[in-house]
Amino acid sequence: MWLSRSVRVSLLPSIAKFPPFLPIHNSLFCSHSHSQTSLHDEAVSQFNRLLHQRHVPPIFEFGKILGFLVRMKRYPIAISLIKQMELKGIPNDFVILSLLINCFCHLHKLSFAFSIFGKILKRGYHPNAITLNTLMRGLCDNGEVKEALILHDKVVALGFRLNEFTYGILINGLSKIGETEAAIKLLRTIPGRSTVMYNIVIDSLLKEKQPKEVYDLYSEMVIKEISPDVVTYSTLIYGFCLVGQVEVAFGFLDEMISNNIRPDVYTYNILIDALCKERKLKEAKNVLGVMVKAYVKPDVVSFSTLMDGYYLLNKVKNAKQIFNAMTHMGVSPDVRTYTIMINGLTRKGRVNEAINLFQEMHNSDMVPNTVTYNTLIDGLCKTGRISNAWDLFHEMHGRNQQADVITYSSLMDALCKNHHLDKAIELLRKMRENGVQPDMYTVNILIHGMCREGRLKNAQEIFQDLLNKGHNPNICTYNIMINGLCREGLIDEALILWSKMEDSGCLSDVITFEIIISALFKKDETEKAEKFLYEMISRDLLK
DNA sequence: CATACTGGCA
Repeated sequence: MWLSRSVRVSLLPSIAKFPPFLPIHNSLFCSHSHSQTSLHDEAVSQFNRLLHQRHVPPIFEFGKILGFLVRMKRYPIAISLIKQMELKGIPNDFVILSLLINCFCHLHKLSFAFSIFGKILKRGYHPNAITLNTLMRGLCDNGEVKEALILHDKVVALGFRLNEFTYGILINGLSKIGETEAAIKLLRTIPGRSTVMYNIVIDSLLKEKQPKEVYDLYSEMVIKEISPDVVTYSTLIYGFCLVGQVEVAFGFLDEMISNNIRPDVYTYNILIDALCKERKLKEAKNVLGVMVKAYVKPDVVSFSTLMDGYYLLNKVKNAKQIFNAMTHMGVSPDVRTYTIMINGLTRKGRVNEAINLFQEMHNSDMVPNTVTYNTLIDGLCKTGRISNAWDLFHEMHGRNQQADVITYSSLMDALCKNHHLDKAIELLRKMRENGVQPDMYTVNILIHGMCREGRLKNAQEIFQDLLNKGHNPNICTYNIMINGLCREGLIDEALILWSKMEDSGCLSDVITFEIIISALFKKDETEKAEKFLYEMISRDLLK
C-alpha cells in the first residue's frame, strides 16, 4: 500500500535506483559555519571599544551590537553590557530599554522587565507594539497567559496600537496551555488572520487528538484564501499520523504537491518517522534518497529517526551502519542520536556497547541529558547492574542534569525487584524532597513491590489514597491490585475490584483476564473461569 | 539599534 501510494503521488519516483547510502557531494551542501563563540567575543570587544572612545559614539551604535547579542540569545551578557553603559554615564534610550525588557523576559525575570517598563512610562516614552509584544510574550512564556490577555485589553483600552505579531503571540500562548478552544475563538475575531495563526491551532488540535475541527479550519483557510504553506502541510501530515489516520495524512501530501508546495527537511523527516513507526523501513530509507534527489539535505533528525526505526525492527547492524556513516556525510550525531543508540543497544542486551558509546560522548565533550541518563540507568537496572546505575545517578547532579520522575522510578523499580522495598519508599521521600512529583508509573511500581513482598495492606492503603485524592488509577494499577488480591487467595475481593474498575470506565485488557482466569482455575472454580474466558473471547482480546 | 508566532527524532 505504501509503495503504490507513494509512487502515485510521485514523491518516490525512482525508488529502486537509490543506493542504501547517499550520494551526497560535499560541494552540494557545503556549509560555512563560523564559531558562535568567537562571533560573540568579537561583539563584546567591539562594544568595549565603543565604551572607551574619547567621544561618546551615537547610541544606536551600541544598540546594533546589543541587538546582535540578543539575536544570539546571549541575554545575561547583553544585560551586563547595558549596565556598563549606565556606569559610564551613557544615557540609554527607548530602544535599549526595550532590548533590556526582552532580555529579562527571556530569563523569566518578569518583575525586572516590568520595572523597566515603568521606567519607560516615567520617562514619557510611548510604548509601541514591539515593547508590548515583548512583554506579552514574556508573560505567555511564563505560563501567565491570562495576564497577557489582561495586558492586551488594558493597552487597547488606552489606545495603544498593536500589530499582527501580537495575536500570533496570544494564540500561541493560549494553545500551549491547552486552551485551544479559546485560541480558535480569538483567531476568528482577527480580520487579518494569517497562515501562521492557523498553523498554531491546527497543531494543537491534532496533538489533543481532535482531528474533526481541523477539517473545518483547513476548509476555512481555503475559502478565505489564506494559503496553507509547507508548515501547514507538515503539521497536517504529522498530526493525522499521530491520530492514526495515515491515509488522510498522505492525502495531504498529495494536496501539498499538487499545490506546488515543496516538502522541506521537516516534511521528509515526518514521513520517514511515520514509515518507521509502521515498520516500513525500506520505504523510509527510500524517502531519504528522494530528498537528496530534491536537493534537501538530510539532517541529524533524518538519520536519527531512521536509526530508531531500525532498532524497532531489531536491526542493530543497520542502525550502527547509519550511525557510523552519517559523519562521513557531513552530519554529526547529537545527544539524541547517541540516546537512540544507547536505548537500542540496551534493549538488545548489549549494555557494554551502550556504555562505550556513553563514554564516547564524554570524550567528545557532549553532555548527556536527563533522557540519556534515564535510558542507561534503566538499562543497567534491568540487567542487574544496580551499583553502576547509582553511580550514574550521582554523576547526573555533577553534570547539571536534573533527575526526573523517570530516573527515580527506574531506581525504585530496581530496589523493589531486589527486595529493598523500604529503600524504595525512602527514595520516594527523597524525590518529593527534591521537588519531583511521583506519577502513576511510580505509584504502580510501589504497589507492585508491596504486593510482591506480601504487604497487601500497604498496597491497599496507597491505592485507597489514590482514589481519595481523585486520581484515576490506570489499567496497570488495577491489574497489579487484582493480582495482589488473587495471590493472597482473596478472589472475591479481586472480583469486586474488577467490577469497580469496569464501572469506572477502565476496561480490562488481556492481562486482567489472564490474572483472573488463572486464579479461578487454581481455586478449582472452573465454571467461573470459563465464564471469564468466554467474556475475553467475546471482547476479541485473544489476539 | 528593539518585538517576531508555527512543523520533525530519544
